[in-house]
Amino acid sequence: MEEAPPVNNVGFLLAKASQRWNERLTAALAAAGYANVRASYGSVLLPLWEQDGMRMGALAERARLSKQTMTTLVRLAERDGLVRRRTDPADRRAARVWLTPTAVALAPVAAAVVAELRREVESVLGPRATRVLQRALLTLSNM
Amino acid sequence: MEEAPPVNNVGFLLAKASQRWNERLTAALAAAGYANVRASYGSVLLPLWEQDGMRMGALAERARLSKQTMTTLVRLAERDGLVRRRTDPADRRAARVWLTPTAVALAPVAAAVVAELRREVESVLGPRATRVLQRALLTLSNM
DNA sequence: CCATGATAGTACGGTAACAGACTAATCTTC
DNA sequence: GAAGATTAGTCTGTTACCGTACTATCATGG
Repeated sequence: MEEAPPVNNVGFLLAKASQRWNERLTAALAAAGYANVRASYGSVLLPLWEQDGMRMGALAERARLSKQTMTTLVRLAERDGLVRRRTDPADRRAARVWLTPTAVALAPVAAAVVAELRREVESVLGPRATRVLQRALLTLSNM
Repeated sequence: MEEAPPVNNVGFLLAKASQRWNERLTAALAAAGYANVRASYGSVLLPLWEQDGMRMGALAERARLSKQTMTTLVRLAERDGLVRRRTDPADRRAARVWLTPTAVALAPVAAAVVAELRREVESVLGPRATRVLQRALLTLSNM
């Protein structure tokens, strides 16, 4: 019996590689004791770790996601105890998002987990190809 | 006022590059007169163009998708007039998926569109980086 | 043959993303 | 200071993916 030859085009590989990265990231966070932290929460947490209390719209722009998507992401992250939303008293249309202590404690853990994943990638691809990959993805994502 | 520095890690870039590729693919297909063909249908159509009448499970395996996902993809592709499902008379549990004439006619168009996209990528990254990218993605997707 | 187990596919519910339409609040302009 | 325009965010519905649980059919041992 034959194995079917794998599909091979760039679009397919991009999708699968992205999927695989997220799976591994989620698994590593779970192994580090944060089973309720999903890869997608990075789009909320990374900006907030730099500057807490950002608005929904600023978060969305930063992560290049639509505001609708950010609405649901923040809802889930809040449900999982990582952030809280509060209306900005200075502009009552706006909602500001604040990290919980759990999320603050997570920051160094997440950094270590991502660094380790990155190292794994580098050890498989080699440093040169990893650099090329990074630059290529940056270019493609802005194409 | 400052532009926020873009997020930069490999996982994020993989997601965005994948997203961007799919957007461009969908747009190019629409421009070629196939506005109802989504990028995701590739997972159904590519295998069938090689061998028509495959089973749901074989399609799923080939595209590395779950059978549930294939069920919904085929439902949508059928709604959009690209495939038909028929129960296999030899094994009435199984469903075989058949291309419509529209989908058969699409094959060379899709090949041209993908080739053009691929050329665009190559012209931006250069042939060397494109090759490195391709190999790197293949490796990552199997990690 | 028929009970029992294996296989093919679907149903349901959840996460992750978008577009389009909407509400509420703020700003602008007269 | 109120009418109109803009802005911030949410609601609804769709696509795209998964895991778990289920149904229907087939295969096999006794």
